[in-house]
Amino acid sequence: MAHAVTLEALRVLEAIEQFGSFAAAADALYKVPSALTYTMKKLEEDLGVSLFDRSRQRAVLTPAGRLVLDKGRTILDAAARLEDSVKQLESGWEPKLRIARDTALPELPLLTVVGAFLAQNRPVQISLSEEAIAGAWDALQDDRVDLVVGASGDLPKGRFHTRPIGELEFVFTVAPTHPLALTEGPITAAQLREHPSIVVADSTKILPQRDSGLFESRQVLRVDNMMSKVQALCLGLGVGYLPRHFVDHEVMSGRLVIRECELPRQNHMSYIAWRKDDPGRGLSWFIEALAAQDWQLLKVE
Amino acid sequence: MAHAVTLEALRVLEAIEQFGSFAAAADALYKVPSALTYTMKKLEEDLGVSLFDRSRQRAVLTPAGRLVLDKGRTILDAAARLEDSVKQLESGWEPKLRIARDTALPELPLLTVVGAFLAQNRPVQISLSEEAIAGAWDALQDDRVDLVVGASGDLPKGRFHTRPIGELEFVFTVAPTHPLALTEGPITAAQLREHPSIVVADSTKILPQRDSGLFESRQVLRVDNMMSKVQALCLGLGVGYLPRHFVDHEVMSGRLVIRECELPRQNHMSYIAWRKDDPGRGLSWFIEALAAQDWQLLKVE
DNA sequence: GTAGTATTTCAAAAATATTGAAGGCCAATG
DNA sequence: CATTGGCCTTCAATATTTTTGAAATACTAC
Repeated sequence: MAHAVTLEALRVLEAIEQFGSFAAAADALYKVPSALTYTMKKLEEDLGVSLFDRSRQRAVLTPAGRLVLDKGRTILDAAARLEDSVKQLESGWEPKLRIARDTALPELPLLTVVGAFLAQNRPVQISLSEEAIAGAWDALQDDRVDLVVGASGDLPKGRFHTRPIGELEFVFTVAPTHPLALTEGPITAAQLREHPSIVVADSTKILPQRDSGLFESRQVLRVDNMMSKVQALCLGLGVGYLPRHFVDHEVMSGRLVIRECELPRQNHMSYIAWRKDDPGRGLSWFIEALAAQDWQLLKVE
Repeated sequence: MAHAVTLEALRVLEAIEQFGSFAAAADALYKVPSALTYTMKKLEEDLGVSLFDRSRQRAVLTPAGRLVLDKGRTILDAAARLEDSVKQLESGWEPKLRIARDTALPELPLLTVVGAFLAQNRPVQISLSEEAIAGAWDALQDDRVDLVVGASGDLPKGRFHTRPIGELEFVFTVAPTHPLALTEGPITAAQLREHPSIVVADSTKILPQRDSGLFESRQVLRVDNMMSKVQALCLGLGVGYLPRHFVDHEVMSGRLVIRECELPRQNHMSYIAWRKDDPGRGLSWFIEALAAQDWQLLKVE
C-alpha cells in the first residue's frame, strides 16, 4: 500500500494508550474492540512493524508503537489546528487562543484582561499557561501557544511580532533571617559565593548548564516558576533577584528584605509576542488590550 | 462528523493544486475524476467551507482552500516523516538524510564526505541544500533538514547537539578596479560609507533590517549566497568581507585584492549541528566523518 | 481451578469509496 | 453563433473497506 498511516489509525492508537487497553479505548470511541484490532492490525501491516507486544493479555506498546504514537500526536494536533483555522477564517474568531505568561510577570493584569474578554462572550476558548525564560519563545515557535506575555527581548524576533509592555526591574532579596540580611553595606561577590542562590530554570533546557564563572562554586537551587522562587527566598533557602512587583508585598509583611548587591542584575524589556500568521480577532483584541494594560513595570517611554 | 480531515483528502487536494485540475490529478492518482469530486465534496461538507470556486469551468481554490492546502502540506510532510522514522527504527538507517551547508563554508569538503558515504551503498537518500546565516538553524528547527554544516555559534543550542569544526576567518576584499583598491593604509569607516557593500542576507528575515548605525547611510546589495557575493565583489559592485578560503583563488587570479579595514570582522566558530532526536546510523556516520574532515578553516585546537 | 477480563478471529452486515455513463457548462475556434 | 473539446458534477451500480457480534483463546487474580 502506498500510504500506510491514517489519522483515524493514529487516533485509535492514541486512545488505546490513553485508556490503557483496547477494550477501554473501544468504549471511549463508541466502537467495539474488534474494530480497533482491525484498525491497528492494518496499520501494523502497512507500516511493516508491530506496534503492540501481544505476548501477554494486555497489549503493550513496542518501541515502534511508542515512536508512532509520539510523532502521531503532533500530526493529530496539527490536523486539529487546521480545522480550527478554517473555523477562524469564517467568523474571524479563532476557536482557541492559547496565552502563555512568563513567570516573571504578575498574573493579575493578565487575568483582568482575560476577564474583560470573557465578558464579551466571544466564541473563543482561552487557555493560559506559565512559562519560564526562553520557554515562552519555544512554546510560540512550536505552536504550543499563540501569544506570549512577558517574553524578554534577547531572542528570535525574526518570525514573531512583538510589542514592548514595560521594563522589568530586579531587586536583590533575602529573608530577614538569612545571614546576608544582617551584613553591612552592599553584598559582595565573595559573600554571594557563600550562600546558595535560587534561580528560575528554563524547563526546556535543564541539562547543559554552563554557569558563569563567577558563580561556579555556588550551590544553586533550580525551581520552575517565580512563585516557587519567592517561597524559597522567604524560607531563607537562598538568595536571588526578584522582579520588583513580586517583592513589595513580601517586604511589607516582613518576609523578605531588599539588599544592595555588587553584582547588579540588568533590567530587561518585556514584550508581548505572537506569530506572524494572520491573527484572529481574538488575538488582535488581546494584543491591544494587553499593550494598554498596566503591568506594574517601569513604563515604556 | 467528529473529524473532518483525512490524509487522503489532503493528498487529493494537493494533487489537484499541483496538476492544475481535477482531471489531471485524477490521472496522476490513477482514479477517475468523479472520485476526486466525491472526496473533495466530502471534505468541504465536513469542514463546512467550500474549498473550490466552481463558478467557472476550471475549479480554482478559494482562500479557505488555500489555507487547508498550506497547512495540509505540513501535515502530509509530517506523516511521511513518521513512516520514514519507522523504517529507520528497523534497520537503523534513516531512509532520508537532509544536510544543509552554510553558504560561508566550502562545498568541496562536504562533497568529499558525501562521496565516501555514497560509496558504501547504504539505503539512505541524501539531499543537500544551502542556507545563509540563521537560515540553517531555522531549517533544523523546522525539521526541514537533519544536519547543518557551518552553523555559527550565536544561536539556540538548547535543543541541538553541536560540534565545532573550525573557525571562519574573514578578510576584507575589493576588486582591483574598485576605487578602494588604490587607497593607502587601512580603509576607514568614512571611506566605507562612500561605497556600496555586498552582504549575504538571511533568506528568512528579509524585512526587519535594523542596520547598525555605522552603515546607516550606505548602499547595501543583498544576495542570498556566498558565491553571488564573490561574483558581485569581483565585478566591483561593492566591498565586503569574505571567508578566507573563498578568497585565495580569486586573489591568485587577480580578480580580488585583500585590504585592511578599520572595522574588523570577528572570526567566528563554525559548528555542525543536529537535532536531539536519536540519530540514525547515517547521521552518526556523517557527524564523525564531517568532524574529521579538513574544512580549510582555522583549526579548532 | 474458576471467574473475570482482554484480545483476536471470522463471517455477515453496514458504510464508504470508486466507477462509468450522462449531462451541463465554459471557452476557444472557425 | 454554432461547434468542439475539455472539465466538473451527478447518479446509480459496483467494489472495497470498516464495523459488528459471537465464538475462541489466553492471561490474571483469587
